[in-house]
Amino acid sequence: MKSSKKLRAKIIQAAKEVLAASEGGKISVKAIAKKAGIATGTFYLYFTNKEALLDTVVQELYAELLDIIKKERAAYTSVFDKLQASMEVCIRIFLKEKHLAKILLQYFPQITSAVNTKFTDIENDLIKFTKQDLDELLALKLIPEQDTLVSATAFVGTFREVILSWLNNGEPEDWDKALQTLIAYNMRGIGKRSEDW
Amino acid sequence: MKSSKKLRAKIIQAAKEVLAASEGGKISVKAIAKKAGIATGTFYLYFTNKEALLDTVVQELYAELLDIIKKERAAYTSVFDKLQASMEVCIRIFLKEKHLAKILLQYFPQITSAVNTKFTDIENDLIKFTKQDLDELLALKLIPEQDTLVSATAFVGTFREVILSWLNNGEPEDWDKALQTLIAYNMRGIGKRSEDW
DNA sequence: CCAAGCAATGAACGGTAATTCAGTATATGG
DNA sequence: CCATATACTGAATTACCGTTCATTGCTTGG
Repeated sequence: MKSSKKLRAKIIQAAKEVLAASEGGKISVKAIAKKAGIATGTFYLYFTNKEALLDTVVQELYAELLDIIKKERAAYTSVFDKLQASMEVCIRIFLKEKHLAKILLQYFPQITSAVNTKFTDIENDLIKFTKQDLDELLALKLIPEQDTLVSATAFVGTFREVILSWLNNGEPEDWDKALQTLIAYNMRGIGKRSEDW
Repeated sequence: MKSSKKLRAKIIQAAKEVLAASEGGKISVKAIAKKAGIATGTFYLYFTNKEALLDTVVQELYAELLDIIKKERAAYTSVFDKLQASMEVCIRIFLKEKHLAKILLQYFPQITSAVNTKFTDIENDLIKFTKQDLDELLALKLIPEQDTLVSATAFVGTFREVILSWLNNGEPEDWDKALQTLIAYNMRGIGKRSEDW
């Protein structure tokens, strides 16, 4: 009982490592158990089944991500600045923690889409948060009339695609320019007037 | 031997249908064989394995898509118009042929990512084509200095995300506005000057 | 020091799905 | 009408995986 929490955490950590290493996000309970240094049966003393573990892993990773973003946003007051800060920290985190990016952006849609909808929920969450920002900007007439849900979806989509492409095809040579391009793309995309920035 | 080509085509067609119908892109050789009206063993007289079939299916679907886009683009001379035509026809096709969208955007990344990289290749293709357009526009100074590879990636990403979201969460109520928003997002994103359109 | 209780084990079970192959049907050409 | 080749069949084989559970090892309170 003393080691209960610790072992649980170890299993979660092992799962993250196995996931990050495995091609295509394939993952087996046996592999996780091996990585965690336990027997397969032991796994079921800590999780009711494989899906419960995967749920936990996404929840954790997602919570970490959201937490970082929220903290970063808190430092700014203008919605444009908040958005820009979200973008920058998002890229920074995903490229520093590549395993996180691979798991959240690439593997989990595959892993969870069949049974539960957790991942879709997460993407939808991010989109919803972005939409709130856009609605606020729209209300202030700082961006032109638009379907803010579509814009928010497009916004999130650029990150998914760009970060995944960096993960799969290597990062850009001119990193500064790439980052600037991506941010500018979305700022222009939502319709921020250039005299404002 | 007479029926060889025909039966092969029939199997491919059956696979498309099974894929389109199945939730989550799960697909079994047995199901394909049943749909095609053959025994499971017969399948292996026409394809070396399941993966070979799936490769063929993506290749075919992708070729169809590209073909449609190319034909549409041919009707215009301005690169902006070509881009816009690509966007419109892409959305139109994907929403008319939802099974195609589901297969290309949702299922295949899951199905094929383990072994081959065909799907990533396909996305890269689309990005490359878009990049060519952007390079042309950049050379003509019609868009501002930017990392065109990043922009092209972002461009493609907006479509993936938006179309998938429409497939999963339902289409927008105000369809016109949504379409207009998406196109405007990308036109502004790449930096098309508003006095030009 | 022992026994009861708890944690951990990993072989075994049940299920699913890809692939094979010995056998069957069908067509062909002499 | 037979012999041969070719196409097809689907049950059996193989492989893998999630989950269970009878057994084993370990700890601890009396």
